[in-house]
Amino acid sequence: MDRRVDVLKALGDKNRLLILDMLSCGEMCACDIMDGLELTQPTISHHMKILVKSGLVVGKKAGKWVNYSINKETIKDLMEYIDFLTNQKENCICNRKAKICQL
Amino acid sequence: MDRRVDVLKALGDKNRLLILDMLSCGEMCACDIMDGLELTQPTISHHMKILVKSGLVVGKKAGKWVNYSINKETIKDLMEYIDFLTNQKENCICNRKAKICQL
DNA sequence: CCTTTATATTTAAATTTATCTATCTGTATG
DNA sequence: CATACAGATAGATAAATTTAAATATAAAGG
Repeated sequence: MDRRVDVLKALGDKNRLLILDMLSCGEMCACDIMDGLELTQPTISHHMKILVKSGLVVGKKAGKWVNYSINKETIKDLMEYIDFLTNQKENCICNRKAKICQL
Repeated sequence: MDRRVDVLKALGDKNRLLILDMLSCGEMCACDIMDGLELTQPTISHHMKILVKSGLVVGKKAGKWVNYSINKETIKDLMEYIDFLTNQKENCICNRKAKICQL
C-alpha cells in the first residue's frame, strides 16, 4: 500500500502534474522541462527524483542527458488500485475483526 | 486543475486511503471510522474535512451523526483526468508557444 | 586538459501538514 | 434542565515538503 501512497503523493503537486503533462508528448530531458516551467534546475531535479522514485516516470541516461518518460504501467496499476479501493470488495477492512490494512 | 491537485493531495495519505477503504463498504459515521483507525477523534475530523473538501467524500448530517460516503463522480472524474493527463493529446503543453497550463 | 553543458546533491529557509490536548457546539434523552 | 454523545474547532508542536542558492559531478567538445 505504501507504494501507492508514494504514487499519489507524487501526483499531489501542481508542478509535477505539469511535468507529466509535458512528458505525455513523449520522452524529454530535464532541460526541456525546465524551459516549460518557471522553476530552477535544482527544483526540477528534485521533482524528477520524486516522480522516478514513485515509478511514475522512468529516466534513461543518454550521455550528458537523462531522457524522462511516463511509465504507463504505474498509471495502469494506480487506476486499478483506485478502482479497487473505492468499490465494495470481499475482504473490506470494515468487515474484518482486526482492522489492519491488507491493501 | 487545482481542483484535481486537491483530490490527489487528499489521496496522498495512508490514513485517508484507509478511510476510503472503509467507506467502500457503504455509508458510515465518523465514529465508525474512529473504531477502525488508531487516531483521535479530532484527527479523524480533520481528515474527513479534507476528504469532503476535495469532493471525494460527501457528508450528510443526520441528527447527531454525519453519514459519510464516497462520491463516485469525483473518482470517475479523477480517473478520466489521469488518463487525459498522461496520454498524448492535441493541445499538449509542450506543443504550445506559451507554456501556460490550460488543464 | 580546460570549458561548457546537463543534471544531481547539499544546505537552509519558508510553508504546509498531521497529530495531539483541550475545549466548544449541537442534538438527543432521561 | 442536566447529562451524554457525535462531531467541530482552536492552539500547539513535530515532521514533511517545496523551493532556491551554492556546490558538485559527469559527459562532450574543442
